[in-house]
Amino acid sequence: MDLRALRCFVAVAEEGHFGRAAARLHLAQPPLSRRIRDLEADLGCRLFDRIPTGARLTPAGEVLLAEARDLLERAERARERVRGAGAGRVLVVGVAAGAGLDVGPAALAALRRSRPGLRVRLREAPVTDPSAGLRERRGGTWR
Amino acid sequence: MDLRALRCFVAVAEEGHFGRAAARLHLAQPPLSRRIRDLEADLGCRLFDRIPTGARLTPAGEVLLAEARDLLERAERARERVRGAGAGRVLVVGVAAGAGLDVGPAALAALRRSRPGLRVRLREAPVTDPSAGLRERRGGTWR
DNA sequence: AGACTTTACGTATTTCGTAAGGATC
DNA sequence: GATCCTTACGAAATACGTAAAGTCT
Repeated sequence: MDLRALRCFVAVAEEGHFGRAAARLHLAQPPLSRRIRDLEADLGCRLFDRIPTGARLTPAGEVLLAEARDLLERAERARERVRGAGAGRVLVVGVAAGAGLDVGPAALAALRRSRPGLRVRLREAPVTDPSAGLRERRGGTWR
Repeated sequence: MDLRALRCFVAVAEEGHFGRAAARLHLAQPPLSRRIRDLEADLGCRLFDRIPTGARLTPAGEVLLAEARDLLERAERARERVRGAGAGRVLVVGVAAGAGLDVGPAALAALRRSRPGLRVRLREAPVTDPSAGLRERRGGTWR
């Protein structure tokens, strides 16, 4: 059971229609249909009754709708809580005074990609002191 | 954020070691490392401090550990509730007449373990008709 | 016929495992 | 040197989109 599958399921349940749900998910209908089918196989019971005008929840589907909404909401809140707790670490980058803080955006992007969550701060520094006032690194930590 | 990623994260957090966590997940270390990396990128903050003996949770990681355990447990309970609501369904297994209903007990046990609540019924069937008398599927429903 | 979902199939993306690369003790 | 984790890269599995098929009103 996957959160993506649950998002698809909720969309179909709320729209009552595979086509509209697919559009809302920016997805084509066939992949959506397969996802629901796989979810049904995974759970071992059908979730929708396919009716001419679209799809209607089965009793099991009603149960899953409530559970799925709860799970998705909790997942989103968990994200925010973790992000809130993740503040605090800052990497100070010294930039030569003459460069005018024109550090390559590509370099910054690559750095953030390799160190997710890192907060980068720029600090101007004289060319004669590239350390920008930082101390030495000893024993694996900056002091 | 994906439940699979959370499972990987919990394994690493509990083992404190990427290698052991990978073994527990039946996965090689590099894919596990990438999953954690992607999860950190997704959440926007680091979850582990990589130390010589393995990995240690950051404060953000501690928060996520609690959230992830909660989410995974709720997801599992949601599964069972939905399956419970989906009861009333019976899987009929056709067995070749000559086999004397001596279907592998291990196979049945594995089936019931993977699909709790599923009702399995055995039906003897001639080898010439492996469908065991079941009808065709038309229009999305068995008749 | 009209509206809807499902199956078929070729393609693109993602994910995995093995091997090489750094880093720390 | 030993023990970790990470990056690189080729291969397998997965997911997607278009097109054709099937079902029901």
